[in-house]
Formats: sequence, C-alpha cells, structure tokens
Amino acid sequence: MTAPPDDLATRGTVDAETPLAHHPAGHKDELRLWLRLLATANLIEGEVRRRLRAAFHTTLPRFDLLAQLHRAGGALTLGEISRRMMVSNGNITGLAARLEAEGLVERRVSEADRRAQWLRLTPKGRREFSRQSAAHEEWIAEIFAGLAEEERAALFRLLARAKQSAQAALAEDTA
Amino acid sequence: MTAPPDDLATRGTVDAETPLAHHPAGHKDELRLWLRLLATANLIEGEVRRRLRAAFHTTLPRFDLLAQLHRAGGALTLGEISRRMMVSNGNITGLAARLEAEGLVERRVSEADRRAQWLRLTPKGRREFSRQSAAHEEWIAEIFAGLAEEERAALFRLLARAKQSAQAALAEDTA
DNA sequence: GCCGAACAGTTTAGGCTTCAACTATCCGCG
DNA sequence: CGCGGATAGTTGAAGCCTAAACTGTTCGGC
Repeated sequence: MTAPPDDLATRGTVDAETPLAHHPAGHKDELRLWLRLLATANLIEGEVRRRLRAAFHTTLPRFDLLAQLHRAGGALTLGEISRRMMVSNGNITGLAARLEAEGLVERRVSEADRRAQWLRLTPKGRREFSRQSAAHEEWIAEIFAGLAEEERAALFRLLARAKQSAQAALAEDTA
Repeated sequence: MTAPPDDLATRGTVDAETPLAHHPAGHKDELRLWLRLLATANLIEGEVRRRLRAAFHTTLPRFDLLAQLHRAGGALTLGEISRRMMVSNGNITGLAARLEAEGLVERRVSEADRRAQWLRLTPKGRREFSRQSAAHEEWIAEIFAGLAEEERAALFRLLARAKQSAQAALAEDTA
C-alpha cells in the first residue's frame, strides 16, 4: 500500500497561474458531472448488454441495428444506418454480415445506385426483434423505476441541454 | 425471468395524473430517457476519445487507468484497478501491459501476496498524465459550458438518483 | 499438516469499434 | 464524351471489452 506520494507533476498544473480567469480552479464540478454521467450510462448499458446476452444471445449493437430497421418501417442503406447509429461505416459492414448470417436481415443491391445496398428485416428478424424489444422496454422501465415521473422529466430536459452544449463545443472544434 | 408487468404504476408515479397520452403499460418515456442518456454520454465520450487521440496519441481507457493511479496517490493492484474502473480483470491485464510497454507505469509483484502485483506511475507516466489531465479538464469544462451552474447541479443530483435506481434494479436481478 | 474454497491474474475466443487505405460507382461539368 | 471529385461500401490493423477456462497462491478449518 505504501508508496511515496509523488507531488512532482501533480500539483500546480492548473490553478497556479491562470491569469484572472473567472473560476481559477473551477472546472472540477464539470469533471465530476461528466464522470457521473459516464458512470451512470455505463452501468445501465452494461446491464442491458448482460441481459440481452443472457435472454437472447445477442448484443446491443445487433439489437440497435434491428431497432433502426424496425423504426424505419422498411429498408435502409448501410450508409443511412451508420449515420443513424452514429457509428463508422466499416462497423456496419461487419454487423450487417453477422445479422445476415443469422437470417435476421436481408441485403439487396440497389438498382438505382449500384454502390448502395438495401437492408431490411426478414420475417424471422421481425419476430426476434419484437420479442427482444418488449423485454428491453421492461428492463428500462425497471431500471428507472426508482425515479418519480417529474424527476425523469427533469432529467430528460437537462440531458437535452447537456447534449446541446456538447454539440456546440463540437461544432466549434471542427470550425 | 422477466418481472411481473405491474408494480411500476403502483409506486404512485404514473397513475396520479397521466394525461392519457400513453397506453396502460406505457414505458415509452423511460425508453426515451434512456436513449437520450445514452446518446449524450456517447456523444461526449466520442469527442473526448477523438481529442485524446489527436492531442496525445492515447485512448480513454489508458487515460482512465493513469487517472486511477494518480488519484490513489500511490500503487494499486491490478484487481483494485479493475474494480475501480468497473471493467473485467482480463481487460486490465492487456491495458497494463501496453502502458508498461510505453514506460508510463511500473509493475512489481507483491511480496506479501505473491499472486498480486502492484502498479504505479513512472516519472514519465506522471508527466504525461499531468499534461493530459489538464487538457481533459479544459475539454470537459468547454463541453458543459452551455449549462448554467444550477443546471449542472440539478443534473448531477438527478444522475445520482438514476444511478441509485439502476443499482437497485441490478441488485434485485442478482438476488 | 492438509485440503478445499476463495482469490489474483492470465489466456483465449469472439465481438465491437475506429481509422485509413482501397475499390467501385456515380455525377457534374467542360 | 470523358475526367475528376464525391460517395457507398469493404478491408485490414490495432485496440478495447467480456465471459469462461485456466494457473498459481493464500488461507481457514479440520
């Protein structure tokens, strides 16, 4: 357990010489907020992954992809799916391949644009997703059952604000 | 395996004054809340990953492990790190190996318990983490800059409630 | 003293994810 | 027409992550 406390580089990194900033040492709150947001999301996500695996031998990305097709109500191109899931292109290639191998989705090359491929649920895929989706909704409800409705509403609203704030920072970064 | 479908409405959350916009077992609100929580966390996490890579050629898990060692102020065993980071054991094996190969951490077999290994920052590791940590804190502050202080406080509190609720659901699941 | 349970860490197999380089196709414009 | 830039998707390398099986060590009880 014992180790010499270092104190070489650890102190004096930030708060030593900030020239008249508004909050000289004031970014710790944001950090704690972020760590808690991350921990909460990871906790829930991990549990959902475990249950998807235990109950249906599937994974969250697979479930997500089926959900996108279900929500779209028809076929989507791989590119459109990757945009909606906010993941890379190459990611969808492998994911779609696995789902196709399981017989849950079908692929067809677009006739209008021979670069593109349409993906859609098979009947089996629809059945599977239907079962998974119902269970998933129950799990989520269970996980958030400890919050009162007004707490959930407030959290929902604040998350929108946080997302908005983050997107602003992202845009600024790219600019 | 699935819980009885009731019991949520009986907690006095929904039935008080639902403006009949939903089905009897309408868990859609919780689902939307979860999707937004996940999207927000993923958005920010992705941006942090990109910046860590661009600015320091490193990754979030590496940074996290260094942060754990820094926060502990000394050496930690691999098992203790895996508990604090809430990831699996085998995960830390590889992560620690990569950080050791980069000269950022040092390993030593415990003398008291020859199964265990102590991990601690090297001087180089301390220097690196110090630089990364300062930038990281700035990024997070920037990302949450769009929220007023009272919004951040409210969000912080509600996330604690959500985490608590999720943990209760988890515990019930294992029981 | 010994045995079995618990524990620390490693390994393996499989999956997810990104980035970057690549192929094939499309489309606008000269 | 034909060329060059954009676009759709694939591939490969690298890393992250888990669950499960495994090795070696410790420790409590008999």
